[in-house]
Amino acid sequence: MIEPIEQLQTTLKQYGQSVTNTRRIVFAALQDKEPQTMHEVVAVCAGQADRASVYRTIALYEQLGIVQRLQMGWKYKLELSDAFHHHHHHLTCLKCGKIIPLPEDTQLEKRLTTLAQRANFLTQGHQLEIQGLCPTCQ
Amino acid sequence: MIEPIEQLQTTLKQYGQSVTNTRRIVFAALQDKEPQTMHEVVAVCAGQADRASVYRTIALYEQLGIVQRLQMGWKYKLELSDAFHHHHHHLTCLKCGKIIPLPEDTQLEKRLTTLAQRANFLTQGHQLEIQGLCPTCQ
DNA sequence: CTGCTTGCAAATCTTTTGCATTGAA
DNA sequence: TTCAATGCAAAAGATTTGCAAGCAG
Repeated sequence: MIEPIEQLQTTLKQYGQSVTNTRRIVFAALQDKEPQTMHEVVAVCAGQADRASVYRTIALYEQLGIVQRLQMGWKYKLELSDAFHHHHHHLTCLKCGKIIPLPEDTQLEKRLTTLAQRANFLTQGHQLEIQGLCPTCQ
Repeated sequence: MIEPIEQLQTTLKQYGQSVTNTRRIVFAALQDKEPQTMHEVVAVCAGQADRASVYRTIALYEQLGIVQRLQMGWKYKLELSDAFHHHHHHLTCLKCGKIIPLPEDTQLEKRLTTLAQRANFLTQGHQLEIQGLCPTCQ
């Protein structure tokens, strides 16, 4: 298995981007974590990377498809994207705020593709959030 | 057919909220429009309602389920919610930023319900955004 | 009347930018 | 060596709040 950090380097090089320490730090801050707010990522990187650099790096990562933003109610959170995880969606509990990953579902994905095609739309990605109550909070 | 503005009044009263002029103005600003940014809504209401009031009203409307926020990439937009429109999702063009409404699809909705149930999750709503290129921009 | 709403101005919070310096290739 | 990336500080934008005055019920 390839180390994710190596995959990051490969991806950066592939796009002609430098592999810098700051970028490794931001990547590490996101790895193996629940989706985080920008505020949290900045906090995790505190002392290692400047706030502005975190913003710049996240913006770059989004363009390169390394990171994706998720809407959690009013705010957004950040997580590594499908290439570094698995493609998936989330259930958000309106009461406790917990985020539960939803396993990939072929039938759902196919349906989405069909619908987009019908509108002559060239799909590049999608995002789904289901809000409700988790088993514990019901 | 009931006038949407009456439906607004009914909904407000139902929750014990006052029907004020400012609230009518903000509602009107959203009616029969493509989803708008907060900035746009504030602009449309300029001279009629203060920025702070627009924010306060939108926040109220969201709680009451009158308005819903849509994530369009990094930013969000606002539109009247399903009770005042039809339940639907959107296609967002990554190039020109156009937002195309996707017709309601029973098959999709059913699938979402099934998946949530499997996770013992009590669904209260969901939001879907498909990103890609519109016919014109391809 | 009475309490909820509003406008206004100021405070906060979030995100972006300019620029001199540092570091990757 | 050379240009992109970074830190720092400051600017810009977005959202929220306190408070006196105005309006709905």
